[in-house]
Amino acid sequence: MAAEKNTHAAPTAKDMKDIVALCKRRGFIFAASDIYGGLNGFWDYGPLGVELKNNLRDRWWRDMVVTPPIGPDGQPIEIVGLDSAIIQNPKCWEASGHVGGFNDPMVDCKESKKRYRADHLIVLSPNDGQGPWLAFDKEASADEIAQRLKKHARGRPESDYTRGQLDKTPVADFPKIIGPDAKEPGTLTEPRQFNMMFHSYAGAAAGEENKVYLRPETCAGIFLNFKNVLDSSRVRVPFGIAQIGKAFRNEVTPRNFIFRSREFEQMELEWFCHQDDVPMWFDFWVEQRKKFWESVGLPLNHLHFYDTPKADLAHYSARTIDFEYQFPFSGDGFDELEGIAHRGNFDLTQHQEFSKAKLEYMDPTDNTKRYLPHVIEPSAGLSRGVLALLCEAYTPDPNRPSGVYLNFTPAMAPKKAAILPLTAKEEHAAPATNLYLELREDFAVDLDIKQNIGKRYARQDEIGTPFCFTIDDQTNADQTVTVRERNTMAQERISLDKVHEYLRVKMKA
RNA sequence: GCGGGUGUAGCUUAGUGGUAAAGCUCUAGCCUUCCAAGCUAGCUAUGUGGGUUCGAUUCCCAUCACCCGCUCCA
Repeated sequence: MAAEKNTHAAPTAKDMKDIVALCKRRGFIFAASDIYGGLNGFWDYGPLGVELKNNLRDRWWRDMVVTPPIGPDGQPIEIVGLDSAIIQNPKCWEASGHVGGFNDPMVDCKESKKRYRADHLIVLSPNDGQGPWLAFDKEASADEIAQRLKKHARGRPESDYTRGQLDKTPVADFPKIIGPDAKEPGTLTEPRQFNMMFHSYAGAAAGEENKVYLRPETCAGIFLNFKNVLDSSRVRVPFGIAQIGKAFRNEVTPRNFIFRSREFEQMELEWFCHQDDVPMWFDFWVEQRKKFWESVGLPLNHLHFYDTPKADLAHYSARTIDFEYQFPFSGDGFDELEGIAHRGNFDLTQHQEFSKAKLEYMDPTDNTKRYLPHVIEPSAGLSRGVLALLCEAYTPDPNRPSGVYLNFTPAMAPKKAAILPLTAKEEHAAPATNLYLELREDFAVDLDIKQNIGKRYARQDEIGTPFCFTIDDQTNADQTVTVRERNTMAQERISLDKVHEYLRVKMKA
């Protein structure tokens, strides 16, 4: 065994450093703008990465839109697809709460290194203009305020001060202010906007009136098209609208490879149903989504299902379950892969109010019944799913030349099989090429002729190709080939004319 | 955004105030009947920008990217 000659240090455990290196070395994922030094929070998918991502995306689309699951009543449910624009009318984001609601100015304290929302701080300014100003959290107790007045103002009574809000205080006065956790005045920076959404300007003339936003989530486009879909598709409640696409967030700190990036891809379903049926459908979708992740290669015991406590729920949500995966960087914890949320009818209500469009659904069996359907939203990260598949598949194995292999399911593997003539001689290369041309009609396969067979097996192990078909002298004698299985490295001979069927069966398994 | 660390070829490492070395990968050829084998040849690097200096990969500053910890993650 030549493992000790392998220069790609044979890892013994799943380590992000090794996974990132493999992704770059074999062409799964590169830093965006690599030759310019990269760009924080952006990543490019290489030749194999795009195949892997497409496989996951296509499976989701097939499971949702092409062959949606059978519902609790034994009948197939209805889901239709959508591909809405990344940029929508900015009012959309006012209705959703993304503009105005969440982009509060923040101040940093240079001394305590803490960050505060400017509108959460109150400021006491001395009426006689003498001495420092004091900033507090607006929740600060009378005791705390008295304590700090004692410390910084020799116990002057609060009545000597005027109470104001930090975000209403002129920046020119900031040098006099002692921050909530500071000892010296003048440590607070001026309030800054932290824009979670990327913005741009639609049209050549850039002006605030042309300001538009790149969507921070794909679901909004679904709500905006709720009525269009109803009016054009003959769907009836309960039904779903599915969408896959890019979303953009100005995350404060992109981290952990592609896990938290500023441009990413989501797979979202909005399931519209009657309020009374929410509990049934919620449970239904939790089960369906579990089956999905299991079927693409994430064992359920590697996932964690977090039922968000009521107190932590977003204001519009009655229940949320996060599907979390134990990534190598998660430590003993887990990080979110998908969230299933009951959003009530918050979104349709908001968009109906802001757009003035009538979005109510009329019960087709009783046209006196009109209502805004409730929504259950299974929202999965496609980019995060790709990362989870990579991390799950990454398998160090000191007993093979590559030192590591990617244990993708055949259906997710970027390459399903490699066709390898044992030597580059014509009597091997020619039949191999014929087999390759036949198989590529139905499968993503590689033909690799150059170099010795061991190197080629090793390469395929590293990119997670589940099967290698090898053509040798015996192939020409009896029309059989060797199948080499990735995980076991075991070989068997099968008939050349059975190869296509062999692969077809394995893809379904 | 803060603090700490790192940055030499695709990877792993070496080295020096005087113009960068090696192994593996990769490419081409030869050879090879099953696991990175052998022979020959070849491509490829001091993250970026300044400064000091006759000369900087080396020293200094800034910046960018990545890693760890905090913060953030509606």
